[in-house]
Amino acid sequence: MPYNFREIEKKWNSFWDEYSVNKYDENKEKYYCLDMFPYPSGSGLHVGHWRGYVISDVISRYNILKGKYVIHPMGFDAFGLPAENYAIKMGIHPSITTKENIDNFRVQLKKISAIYDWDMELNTTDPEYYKWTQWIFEKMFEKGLAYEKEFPINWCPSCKTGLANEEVVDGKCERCHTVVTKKNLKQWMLKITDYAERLLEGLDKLDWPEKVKKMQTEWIGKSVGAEVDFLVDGFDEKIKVYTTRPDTLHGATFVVLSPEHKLSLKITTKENLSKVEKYIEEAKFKSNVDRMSVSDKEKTGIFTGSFAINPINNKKIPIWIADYVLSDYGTGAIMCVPAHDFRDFLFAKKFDLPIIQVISKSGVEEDLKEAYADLCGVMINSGDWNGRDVVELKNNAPYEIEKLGIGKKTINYKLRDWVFSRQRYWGEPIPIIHCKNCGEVLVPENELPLELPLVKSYEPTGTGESPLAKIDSWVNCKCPKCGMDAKRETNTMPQWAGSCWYFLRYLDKNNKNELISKEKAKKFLPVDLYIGGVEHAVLHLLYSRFWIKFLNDIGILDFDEPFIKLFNQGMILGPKGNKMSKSEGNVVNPDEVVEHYGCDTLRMYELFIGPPELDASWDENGIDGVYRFLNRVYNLFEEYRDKYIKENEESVYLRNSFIKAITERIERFSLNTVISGFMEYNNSFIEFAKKNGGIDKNLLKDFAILLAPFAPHIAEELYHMVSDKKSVFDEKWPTYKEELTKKNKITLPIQINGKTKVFIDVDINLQDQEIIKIARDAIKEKIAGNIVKEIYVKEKIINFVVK
RNA sequence: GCCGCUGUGGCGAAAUUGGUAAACGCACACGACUCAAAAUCGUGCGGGAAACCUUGUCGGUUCGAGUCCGACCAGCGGCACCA
Repeated sequence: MPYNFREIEKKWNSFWDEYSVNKYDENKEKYYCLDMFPYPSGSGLHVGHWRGYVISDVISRYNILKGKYVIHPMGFDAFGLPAENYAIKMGIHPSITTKENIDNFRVQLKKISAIYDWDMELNTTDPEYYKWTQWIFEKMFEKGLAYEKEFPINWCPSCKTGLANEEVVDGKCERCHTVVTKKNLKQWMLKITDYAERLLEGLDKLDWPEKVKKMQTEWIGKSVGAEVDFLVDGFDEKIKVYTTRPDTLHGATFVVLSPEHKLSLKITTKENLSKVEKYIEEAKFKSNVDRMSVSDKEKTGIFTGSFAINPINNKKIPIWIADYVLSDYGTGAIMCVPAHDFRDFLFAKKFDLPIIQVISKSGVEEDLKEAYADLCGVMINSGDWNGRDVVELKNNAPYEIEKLGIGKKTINYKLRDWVFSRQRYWGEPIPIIHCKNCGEVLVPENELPLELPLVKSYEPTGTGESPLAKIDSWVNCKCPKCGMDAKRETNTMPQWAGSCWYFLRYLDKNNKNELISKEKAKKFLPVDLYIGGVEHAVLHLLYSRFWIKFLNDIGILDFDEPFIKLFNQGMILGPKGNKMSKSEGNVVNPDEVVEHYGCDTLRMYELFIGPPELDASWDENGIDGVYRFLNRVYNLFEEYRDKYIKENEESVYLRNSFIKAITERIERFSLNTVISGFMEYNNSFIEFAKKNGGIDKNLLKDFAILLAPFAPHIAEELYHMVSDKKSVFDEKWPTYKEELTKKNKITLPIQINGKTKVFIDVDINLQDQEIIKIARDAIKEKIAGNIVKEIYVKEKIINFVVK
């Protein structure tokens, strides 16, 4: 008879509604276990969402049983493009669809039976919430970290809005995969670059996947080098170049400016002017993608006709313009050392420019077939620097250049400031008023939240202007400073704004006066474990670290890293190994699985499917295995609930090794093998019970407790068969004694020359020599030759080396 | 191109620090129960008759390698003219 999961799950769900299993107590240690809150789409949750939520719930419940007070909230990241696009398509206002979707998500989420504290629920589109998102923006503005700038930004022609660098993937819009173009727009920017160094350093102390740390490190892209000044021959101008290899300065044979460089036209000679103008004009029309897709072989460039003076040796070298030099990195100009840089080498070959070797492995000049970029060798053709080791010189050159007065040590980052305005409707209004007299003025704090006006028409204009610009009644206002007629900022914030800090607000969502109270922040933050997909590695996770560091700087928080440990769960793929999506028609709805097998089975299967950090294919058949297992557990309890025997050597061993196995596997996040462990030990317990005609009651009790984080309903039911406390979660996580996790008699494999030949059963308490003797006797006939060595690894293996 | 991850039965996978490769489960086969089927329970299940062989390929270190080292191959992911 299969166990009645419907009745059991219903029963305990209503019990938990009344009886809190996660009781707050001042003396308890806190544990903040956070899920990346979902964006409430119209299509609802699928089994992929469940994976992360189950993991976080298991860890939460495990920590409750370890005696901690667990903070485990849930909310909704509801602003943003998808909601707006969906609303436009359906002709329903996003505020309505968002509310409907959230209601649906909440119902679905409750089916997971996660111990979310629904009193903490929030959503980013609630004015009471985004009041504080706006407030943080205002603080940033006050500190000079939010500023306006007009420049060619990434523009998605399909989403009709500007994008941050982080939102451009492979030259395409992160959201809709349309090729991104450039558009000159006045934008609100956040100075994340001010935090580049701290964002980099902070990674060291985080317990995050190396992959994510690496992605952020590379995104921040720190490099150490020098700026060197090159005078322009015949002009009263100098070109600053940035190089990471000042040691190769003697090998610089030309200088290249980016087409956008301010000196490009100025230093071009008359004869070359028309050609150069044409080249610069063409570069302007090349989108980023075009510029990137040009392979190394097809470098383009044009000679200006002018020459620069290499400051280290006063040699005249030509100045070129080429679009492979980026205008917004370093100084927008480079010195080229073709002998030791692959790109410069190709450029020099193509345009027949001189190549001077300055580093040599052998110490003499060689015939270079390609750039020699290894950091190995000594300097040649380098004046005073000749004979010095390249690694040593590379480290010291920035300082030596500084002494010579021709440049200085410089650090550069690839990270750019965050383009923060969106030309779309469904986002937080930026609380700024443009006044002719006073310039940019903040909406006064007591007027926050600045609410998004409810309007009928909110389609994106595509012109670079926000749809809010059309609402005269909203746009026109008085300047809070001087009282004159003024206009509101009409751009909105990007989706990422609300998610930068939501985990703070869960803890104090009704606080009218502060973003979060000092006491609560101190008591419950930071987040101990953050679980979500890897796709936010350089988006949400970077932005959020930035905001938290800022809030730390202005004294709101006393920590500066939001998430101590990060775990990225793998994706759930369709049965054929491809992404679950509506268009593929392979989306598995968890509600149906719950209906068919119950919540506990689905929870267990989500973990059993494979290592939690790897992608896994959904396999309908695999669920049956978990379902059968839970039935067998139920039957074991049913059959033996009043047939108890006293504990014996074997039951003590089983119990201790079981607790050890499950605990260790949870601790190292090997949740798939926890489920395997349950199955394996369940089989052992059944065997034990059959053999002994009964079971050790402690075995059943501990089984129910260990199972509770994973399959809470059935565990609660089973627990009540063997105990009379109110809830299994009032128990403590069982402990074990190491010495009791071992059997006295073990089977020892005996090898000859590393190949297993026989097994012996021995008492581990015997002396080593005695065990080896037994082994030697057991294997006597199989030995052909003399034993030259005996290796005994305690309780593991015996190997005889025979010759 | 550079960096990272992964590669183990028909399938999902296991094997903390080198120590019985394939635990646990799926699928499959046979048996028990049944008039029969489903469910359940039991047995078997990498290859080979066996000696033995087997963790992507080739080599190395070691008494002993899925695990460590070197070279390569394949798949996935990240970065991609950042000077």
